[in-house]
Amino acid sequence: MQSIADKKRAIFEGMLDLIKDHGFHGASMSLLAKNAGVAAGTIYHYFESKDQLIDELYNFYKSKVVAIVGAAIEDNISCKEKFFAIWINIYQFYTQNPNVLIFFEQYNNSPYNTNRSPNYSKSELFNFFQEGMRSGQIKDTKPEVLMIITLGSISSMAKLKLFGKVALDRTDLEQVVEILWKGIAIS
Amino acid sequence: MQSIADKKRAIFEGMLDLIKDHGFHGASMSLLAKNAGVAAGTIYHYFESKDQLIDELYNFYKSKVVAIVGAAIEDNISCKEKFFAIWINIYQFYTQNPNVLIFFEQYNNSPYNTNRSPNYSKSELFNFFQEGMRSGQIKDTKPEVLMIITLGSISSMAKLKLFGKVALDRTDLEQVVEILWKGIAIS
Amino acid sequence: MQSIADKKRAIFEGMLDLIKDHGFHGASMSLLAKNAGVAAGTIYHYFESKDQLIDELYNFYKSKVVAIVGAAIEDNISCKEKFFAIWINIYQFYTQNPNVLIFFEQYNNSPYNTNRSPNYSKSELFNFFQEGMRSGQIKDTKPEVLMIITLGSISSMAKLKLFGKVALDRTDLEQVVEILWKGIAIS
Amino acid sequence: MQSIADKKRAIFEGMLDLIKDHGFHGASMSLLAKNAGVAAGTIYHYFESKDQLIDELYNFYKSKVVAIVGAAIEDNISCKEKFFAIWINIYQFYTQNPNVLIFFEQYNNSPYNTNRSPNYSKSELFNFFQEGMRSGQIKDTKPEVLMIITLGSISSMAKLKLFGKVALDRTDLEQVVEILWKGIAIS
DNA sequence: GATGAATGAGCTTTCATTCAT
DNA sequence: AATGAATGAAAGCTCATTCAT
Repeated sequence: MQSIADKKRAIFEGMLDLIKDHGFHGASMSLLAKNAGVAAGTIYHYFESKDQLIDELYNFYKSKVVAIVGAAIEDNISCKEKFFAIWINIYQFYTQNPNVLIFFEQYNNSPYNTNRSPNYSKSELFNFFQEGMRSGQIKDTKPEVLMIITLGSISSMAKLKLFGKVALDRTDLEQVVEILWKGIAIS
Repeated sequence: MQSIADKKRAIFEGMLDLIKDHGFHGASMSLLAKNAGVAAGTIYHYFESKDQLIDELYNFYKSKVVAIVGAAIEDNISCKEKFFAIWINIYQFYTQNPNVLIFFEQYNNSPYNTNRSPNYSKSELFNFFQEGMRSGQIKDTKPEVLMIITLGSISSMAKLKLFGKVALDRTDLEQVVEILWKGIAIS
Repeated sequence: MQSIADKKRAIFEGMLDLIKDHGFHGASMSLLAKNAGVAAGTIYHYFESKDQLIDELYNFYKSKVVAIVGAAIEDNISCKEKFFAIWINIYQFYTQNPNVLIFFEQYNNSPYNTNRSPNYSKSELFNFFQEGMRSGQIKDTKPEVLMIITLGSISSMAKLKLFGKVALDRTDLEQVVEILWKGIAIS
Repeated sequence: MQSIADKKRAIFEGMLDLIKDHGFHGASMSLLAKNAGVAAGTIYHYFESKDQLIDELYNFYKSKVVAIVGAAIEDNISCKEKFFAIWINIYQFYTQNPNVLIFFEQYNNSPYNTNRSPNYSKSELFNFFQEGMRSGQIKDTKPEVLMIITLGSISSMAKLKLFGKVALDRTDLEQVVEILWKGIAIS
């Protein structure tokens, strides 16, 4: 017997799989029903519409990334170490959950993403960079810029790892984070 | 009176507009017909299918970006200047052609993009980075990594400019390119 | 309330009607939907495609004709009587189901009929003629030839009855079967 | 330089080919244009519409069959010999022009054939049978019946020859005609 | 709560036909 | 006379969503 949470999770993961294999376009509700092991109508007990399902899906996994950032920041480590932890941990999350990465990338650039200009300043990552500038460890820059450069580099590297023919090892990753840190830190 | 090239261009631009507003999914052939000012059937004189149209669209604009890189590399300027030229010029192309940027982002993460792991090493940008390493101006790194970090940062910044609530001026851009250059160059 | 079998039957009969009136070409799925009293999409719950629907339709009615042959052959009657029973009973089936006859004729000569050279020798009619030759009642001939001559004469006469301006009565039919029997039987 | 007749002939033959390979349905005007080596619009200089083209095509080849019958009847030979000549000559025409046979079969059972109940009594074949009865050589039967039995057997045998896996030689044919003649003749 | 048959608007694509050149 | 680009209605089919069971 499945709990409600189990069924929602089955639907979430079925959708993620479908989007990876067939894209947003090809991820139809009837295919999802088959993939998640429920009837088509059942999905509508848990979600109002396909749009709402996708939005919830996005928020669900987005919050996991936010949690990774939060955990790194709260650690009692140096600013540089925090930056490294954020980068590496999100990278690992993406490479361990490729479906999520692919979904994020499609979502961000789709019309589902009605909020293309999020309020960056409310995020913990924003605060992290701002704090780094205040404490003189990071160059004075617009925090939004550092945010998207950082997050963008993580996604790019994860995609290179997942789909590229290039072999990436721990050294390559650290090199990239070094490059970024060297660029943004006050030496 | 329109020439054949004009009609193809009208279809290309109509499709670009549609994808921006409605996404791949919502960019239907009948909407395209209306948008491009032709009959539905006419589109099929110029393109075999929707898929083929989208592929041609991609190749058409991709070649423009490739040309920008090529022009910068052939200039008789320093390695650093070339890097700056590449970055700024592509950035300008994207901000002046937001439709193209949005289309690229959607295409890259869609099932249309059957070639998720392109042969990076055949590109001029790859050669540029490789040459920079050989001549001792750029740190020894996997060129693929530098490529996607560079290209990713351009797209991210262009999207921030286009959709973000943040005002970006020339200084902000140069700051970003400086960050990258400082990270990858041998000082 | 209709059962599944009822709905499939409604679709079958709607298609038969349509093909009679408009031919294969004019028997569109949307017309069929209207004719069968279902929505267009519903048809695709029961049949994978128009092609598959037509194939099933063919097999469904073909098996009825096969059953008529089988019943006549299993009867404990003489060879001549069997021949007469087969001829008359199929003839009656066709004249009572003109839609089926017209459909058969169109199907047989259309590209749907991928099997223009069926394996005659596996049919009961083939065995009937072969047995007749072995027992010395029917002239030594290629059984395939007798089959198509027999079946062809039935269809032709049924069409003459249905569409011809000629009135055909029981005597006319028996005359035709006599002609055939006299030709093929050993006197 | 092609004459008008040449171009019409090219269109006729192109259509025949197309119908053989793709059926009525798949024989589109644009395919025909390619197949006949003319522009789509050109076909409409020679024929008012697709329907009219198909009707002309039918009448053109129908008249050839009528001519075969006429030639046999006018020969100074016996009634039986005439019957044999008609049968064999039409059979040969069909086996030498399989496209025409396939076209006839499709046409006859399609909605193009608006005249499903032709006025048999005006045909020379009708007269031939009627004359045979009057002169006491053929059993008293409805001539229409003899006509369709005869013509039907020719088509059937030609199709068996063309598509069947059965090898048919001269003896097999003569056997069939014998069967028919034995059935209809007064012995 | 769960089902899946049913819906019908909308999708991509084709086609007979037209008409400016 | 000949062309073939252009048309737009209509084709086969899919899909998010509903609802009687």
